[in-house]
Amino acid sequence: MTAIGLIDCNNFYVSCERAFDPTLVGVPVVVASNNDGCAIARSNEAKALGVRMGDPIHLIRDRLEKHGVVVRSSNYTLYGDMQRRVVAAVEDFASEVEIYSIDESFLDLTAFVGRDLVAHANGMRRQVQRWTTIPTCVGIGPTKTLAKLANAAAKRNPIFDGVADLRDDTIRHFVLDRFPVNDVWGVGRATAAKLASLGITTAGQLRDMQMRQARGLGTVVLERLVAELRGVAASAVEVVEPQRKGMAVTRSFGRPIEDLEALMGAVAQFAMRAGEKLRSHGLVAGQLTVFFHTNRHKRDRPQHHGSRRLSLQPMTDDSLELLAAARRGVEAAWRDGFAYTKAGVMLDDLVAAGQRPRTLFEGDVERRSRLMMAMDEVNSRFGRFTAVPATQGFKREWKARSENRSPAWTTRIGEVPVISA
DNA sequence: TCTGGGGTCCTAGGACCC
DNA sequence: TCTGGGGTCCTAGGACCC
Repeated sequence: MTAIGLIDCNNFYVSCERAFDPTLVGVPVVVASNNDGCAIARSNEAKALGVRMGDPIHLIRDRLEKHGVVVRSSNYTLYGDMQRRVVAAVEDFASEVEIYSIDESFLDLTAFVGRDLVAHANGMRRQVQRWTTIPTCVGIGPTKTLAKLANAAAKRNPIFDGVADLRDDTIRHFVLDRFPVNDVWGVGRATAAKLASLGITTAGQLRDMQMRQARGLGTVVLERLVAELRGVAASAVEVVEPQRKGMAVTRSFGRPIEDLEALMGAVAQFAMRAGEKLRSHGLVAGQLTVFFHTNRHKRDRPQHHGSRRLSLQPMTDDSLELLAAARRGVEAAWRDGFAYTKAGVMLDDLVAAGQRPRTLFEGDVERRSRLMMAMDEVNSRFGRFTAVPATQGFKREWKARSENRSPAWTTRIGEVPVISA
């Protein structure tokens, strides 16, 4: 019998902040999204105060201050590094590890089914805690969907003490019959509403739904989900990272942009960053989309969404080519008289650089590629934005707010914590 | 004043072809 | 006057995830 585990870090971003700043332990903490816009991680204390996922910080500011909630800007360099350490701590406890998101991994535990899997999972949790201080919960089940559900059960019900194993029929039925269907992995708002109209409100009812009806209501996606709830695996733990299909660099601005030149500067930076990302993954892109839009939350203000898709021929990872394409797109889509609050550059049709189809007229690709390598080197050694094209400029006055960012404790030598005697 | 960023998958429908 | 049947490919948009 296959056993799949899901290990998930509790309040991951908050726990990362706490790992290096013990004054945050025991007090309510919220980590804000880019631009200090929304709450994207909350400590248990903050959850208890009613702070919800995605709450706009500026709308709940009063409540945060009244209760002394500490707000931290997000620090993805730190979180990425902590993730690497968590995965390293987990590896001894599973034959396969699939990193699912920054704070969750699926584990193939089939090789350990002879043992007490709950004790095994607890050993893993202790190892993660020792190596990183991060608290975790583990769910175990015969399929990924059930492992996810088990994990959620382990988190919300103290009876499980951090580890829920749903391989046992009786326990599984008990939990599924009480589990809200809208909290099932893969059931979002739209699907939940349709299910509710059929009287389906629990995971147990969804499991017992007719397959054909599930397909009719939510396509093959929902049909597979029902199968997984029944213990029939529709997807396995995948170790090899799938070839990525697209990538994006998008940002909201700290304040609105109204002139073309400033927008160009921002978009130039996104294009350059996109090129860096592309090269670091060893990929080339065949298509670039650039977009910019006004604040859609302000219904009473004039709205505009500009966007252009351009094909890149030959396919490229050259930042200056991306930049040129992005500029053409912005010029074509630009309209005066709007206050733009967000823009981005997206790349599609990604292929490994080695498999890039050749074209007849290519120019000196070799030389340009050496230039890109030199630029990446300069920017990694002397800091991002050391070598930039003129369009990008150095002003970056649209830059996002990030007022309470913690230091790069683990990844920048000048910012490692110092312990004085 | 202030509402994130980055992904995946699926389907319907249009364009095009024979 | 008559107005098929089937196939592929591409794209936009919806839904979902963390």
